[in-house]
Amino acid sequence: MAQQVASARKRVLDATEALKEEKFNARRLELAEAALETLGELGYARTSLREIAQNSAFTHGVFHYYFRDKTDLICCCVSHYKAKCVTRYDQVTASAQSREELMEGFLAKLAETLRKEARMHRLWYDLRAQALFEDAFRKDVVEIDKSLENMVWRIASRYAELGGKRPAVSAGVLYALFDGLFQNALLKFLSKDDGAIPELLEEVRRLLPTIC
Amino acid sequence: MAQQVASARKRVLDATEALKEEKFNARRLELAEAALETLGELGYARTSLREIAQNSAFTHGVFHYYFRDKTDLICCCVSHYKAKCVTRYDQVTASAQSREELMEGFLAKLAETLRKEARMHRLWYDLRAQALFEDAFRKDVVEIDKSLENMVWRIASRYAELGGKRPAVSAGVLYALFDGLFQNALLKFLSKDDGAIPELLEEVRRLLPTIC
DNA sequence: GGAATTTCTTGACAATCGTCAAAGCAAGAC
DNA sequence: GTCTTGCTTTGACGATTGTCAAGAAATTCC
Repeated sequence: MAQQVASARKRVLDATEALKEEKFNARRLELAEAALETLGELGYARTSLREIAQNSAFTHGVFHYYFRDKTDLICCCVSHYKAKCVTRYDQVTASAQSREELMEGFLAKLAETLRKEARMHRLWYDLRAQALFEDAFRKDVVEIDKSLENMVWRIASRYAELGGKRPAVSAGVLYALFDGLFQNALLKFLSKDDGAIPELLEEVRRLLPTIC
Repeated sequence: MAQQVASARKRVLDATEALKEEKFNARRLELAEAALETLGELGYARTSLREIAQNSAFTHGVFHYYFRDKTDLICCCVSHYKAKCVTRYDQVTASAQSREELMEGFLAKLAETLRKEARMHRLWYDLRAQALFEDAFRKDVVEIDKSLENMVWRIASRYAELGGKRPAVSAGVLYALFDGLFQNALLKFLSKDDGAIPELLEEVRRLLPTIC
């Protein structure tokens, strides 16, 4: 009887504990989301915690309450960004009934993400470069890289499948190719080169059928 | 007569002027070379002028005498780095008499540069990412990117030529592909992944003949 | 409703940043 | 020789950085 009471109390404690943690994590994500705004605008090198705080509804102290240090915050940002990123093309892949439909859906999404989320993408390339210098970022970056590779692979293999074929290259090669093309297009796009997006689309439109 | 004397003096002045400038530029390159050491070690975000000076034989004031500001220094570093970079494979390309010889020469150089100059390469990726945020870097970065694309193209088209073929893809696609692969391998290499180099070589060895 | 705990604000800290100016130094011009 | 000129060192400046601690405010608990 006394044991039952004790274990019940323990369960309640655990539950509230879990609730606390959930709330804590939710707040972290809120802060990370706010931080991403400034990071996308200024880049890793020029972003300070105070600047992040000023461009948000929070004070700079809050960030130190929820994050061990600056690196911890950035890592959280990167991880959070990832989750939104990797499912971007899944609906297109799932709903497309023909090669043409998949191709057009993919290209449309590609153009949209490049146009509307250029800042997030340049932040990603920035942080990936930082991972070349700082161990702390490496684990998350490698993980995201892998997720993106899988994302590209899902599109490509589905595209091949719709044509009764199989991709002619490995997932790694395919990702390297698309990542390189996208990175290049991003730089051109940010340089106000209006041809950036059309040229990328044209390139992909020509390339994909020859590989898959 | 007086005119002749005047013009002679002018010529001398011009000559010494040009000499001064040449000396000035030589010094700039010396400083840039020294700066590249620290930049390659720490990355753009963590490198200050004082740190650069401390890791070199110069005082921090000298850098301000030879460079307008930090950006000017970095730009000079990038440009200088480029010159050393883009001719890396030219000898291999010129001397190879067969596809096999070119392939092996290329792969050997590729492995060597990844192993020995990993720091310079990660700096390049870092600075290219910075160009996504800062206009000042963009011009130089785009130029280097183009040079690297041409470099890759020279190798590939020569390789194809030796087989009586032509590359199946454009220079831009080819560069995107190799750049993506290299970048990925670099991250793995810096993460102490011993498989990074062999896997890159294997990938390229398999890939190149199918494209060119 | 009061006590305890969590969350947030604020201000201060030591360190470091880019920049600049004054003074010292060497070397070539005359 | 002196003098000018260009090169270098040094130290100081204001601003900004990450971090932390003390206390206010809000929330939760009994």
